Amino acid sequence: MRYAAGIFGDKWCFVLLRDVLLHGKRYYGDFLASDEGIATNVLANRLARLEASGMLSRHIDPAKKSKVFYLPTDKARALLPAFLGMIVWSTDYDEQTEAPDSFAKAFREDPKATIAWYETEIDRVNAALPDPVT
Amino acid sequence: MRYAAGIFGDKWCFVLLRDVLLHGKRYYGDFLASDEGIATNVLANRLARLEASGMLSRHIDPAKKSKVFYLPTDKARALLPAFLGMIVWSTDYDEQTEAPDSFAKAFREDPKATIAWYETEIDRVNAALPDPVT
DNA sequence: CCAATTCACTTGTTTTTTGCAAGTGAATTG
DNA sequence: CAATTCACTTGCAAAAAACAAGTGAATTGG
Repeated sequence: MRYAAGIFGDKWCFVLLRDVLLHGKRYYGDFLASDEGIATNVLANRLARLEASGMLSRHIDPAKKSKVFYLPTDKARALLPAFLGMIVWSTDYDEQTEAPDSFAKAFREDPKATIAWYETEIDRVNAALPDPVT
Repeated sequence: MRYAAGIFGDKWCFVLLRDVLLHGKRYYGDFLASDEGIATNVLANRLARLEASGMLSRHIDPAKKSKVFYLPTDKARALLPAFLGMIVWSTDYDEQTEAPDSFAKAFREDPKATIAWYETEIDRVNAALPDPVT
């Protein structure tokens, strides 16, 4: 748990992991445009930190070498169950949640299937990206 | 998720919730003695923040009125599944984890039972405390 | 009693981190 | 080949954290 706190017990790391796992964000520019409004220096710092801790892998877009994208590693993907658990919690206690009740219902009835659905979503987004060049 | 990040996307809030939910800590002095070494001003600030967001309730020990303890609310207890999910994740990826493999095994085989076990643990700790005086 | 102690915080002060504005340099486009 | 895109850096002011030292109510020991 101390390990977990060290990695995403930081607001921005938490937001970035959410964006990459749940919102299909991959490019630097995508992350920068997050609703929360992260500063560029903090974004660069946190992407580096997440790469260093093995949560994201950094790649250069071969079609346009000035663009960079980040892929969630298996280690990051393994957080999905915990993240989805937090979303369910939010649907119960956040009055302004954007997550529909149907999500919480589905997750509670069959968590494994819900997790599997998000896993395939991640694969689908990754498949649409160019072949990673490290 | 944004709501969740706002509440425990902060290292110290995260640690305090872990301590109250998983390590049976209740008294101000208990939290202060956490391995991570929180400063007193930050501790006071975070306890107030968690109380304001309805995660903890503050009580004065009637037996010794200078002592204060904090109880996790139902809202905080509802985070148990997500927290336990994170611990399972840590057992897989943190080489220095203190959690035994048996825990991850039990949780994966029967998450509901494992959650229920922690719920009763929380009740057991609470039952040993004096009647809460707000 | 009452001086010493415990306990949950506060109050400075220094150090670290963040947010903001403005670059920078490599790669690409028109 | 000048203008633009893009992923960062850099410099600086502001906010937050760590550290050290109180403060005051409640309790204990003599």
